[in-house]
Amino acid sequence: MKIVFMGSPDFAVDSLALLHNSPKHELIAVVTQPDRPKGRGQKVLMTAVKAYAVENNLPVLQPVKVKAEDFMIKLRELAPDLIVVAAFGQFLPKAMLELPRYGCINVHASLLPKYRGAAPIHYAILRGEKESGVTIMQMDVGMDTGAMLDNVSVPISQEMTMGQLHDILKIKGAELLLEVVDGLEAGTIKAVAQDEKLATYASLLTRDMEKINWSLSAKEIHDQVRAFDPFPSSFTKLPDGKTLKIWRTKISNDIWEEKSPGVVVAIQKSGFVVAAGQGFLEVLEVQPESKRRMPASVFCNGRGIMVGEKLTAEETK
RNA sequence: CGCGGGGUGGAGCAGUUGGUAGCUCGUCGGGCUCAUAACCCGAAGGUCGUUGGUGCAAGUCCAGCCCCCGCAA
Repeated sequence: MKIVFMGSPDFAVDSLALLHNSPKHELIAVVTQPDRPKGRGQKVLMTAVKAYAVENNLPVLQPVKVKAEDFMIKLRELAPDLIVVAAFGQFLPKAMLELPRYGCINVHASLLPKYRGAAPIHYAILRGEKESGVTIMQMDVGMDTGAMLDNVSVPISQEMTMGQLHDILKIKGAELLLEVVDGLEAGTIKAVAQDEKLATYASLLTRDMEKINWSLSAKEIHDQVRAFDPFPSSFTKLPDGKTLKIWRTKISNDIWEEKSPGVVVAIQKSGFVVAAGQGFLEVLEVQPESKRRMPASVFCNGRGIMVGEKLTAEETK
């Protein structure tokens, strides 16, 4: 099958790689987002997908907008049998969806119809889900609303981080993708419409969501911390106004004197304990401004934090 | 050339208006204890990122370079 692949971040690379290594399929083009100035120092970086494509001598296309007419012309010339999309970052117009014989299929990191949208992996953990997965769907004009072709589920443990789930799903997703592509060709795949009544959305994450609201329950905060590890991270503010990222926590089994949310109630060997709106949270790993991640116990040794101090989301100024 | 914060004994930090270095933890030895990750006593361990400069004298001032990190994108 002649395939055009569209994707950008690391999540998409495994899918691309499996298709690339499959003798049954021919990758006739890899489409990814243009190189853009990114990160500290505004260095121009390429996407993970482009890096893979370049390394493997695959033809790369980087349209600013796939909707642009010249790109459509280019695509018609390529005449793909199928377009595979994985975390690409642009919407495809109707004409493009209908261009390939088998249409366009998408690798989505959730069990649709739950968590349609941009940040499905984050949301699965943020909402304390016990399982998530990957769904391969036939794309239509809506956002992740197309008919489902197949899916695979994976359990989420109480301690699993977004990064860990991401790494599992990108591999599971790639494997499933290959099965689906083969199935499409063999005609053994049956599309199933999504139940609109069950649909939920994983909207884009905002800076505001990264602040820890200590009046939530210890469980909710714990889930948030896991959901934002390693990106974009959860943070709180120290009494001096400095930012402290919280990387790893544990819901405390011990009973402490009730304090208002955000107050440090104890310093332990493993770190420090903070009062939440409901329950207590042991903070195990943190990252002060300008520093790397460090065990909370190490943070306590150096800069230190004292019982009675209050953590807050407010900017102290 | 987007903004900014850092690089001090194994780890994390402090170090005042420049006068050769301190704290918490760890490590090693000893003691206490039924016992201990707890407590007590003692010890080892630092060319203060790097190069050069100005001083009688620099971790502490100036310049360049290397590395790390936060924000913003």
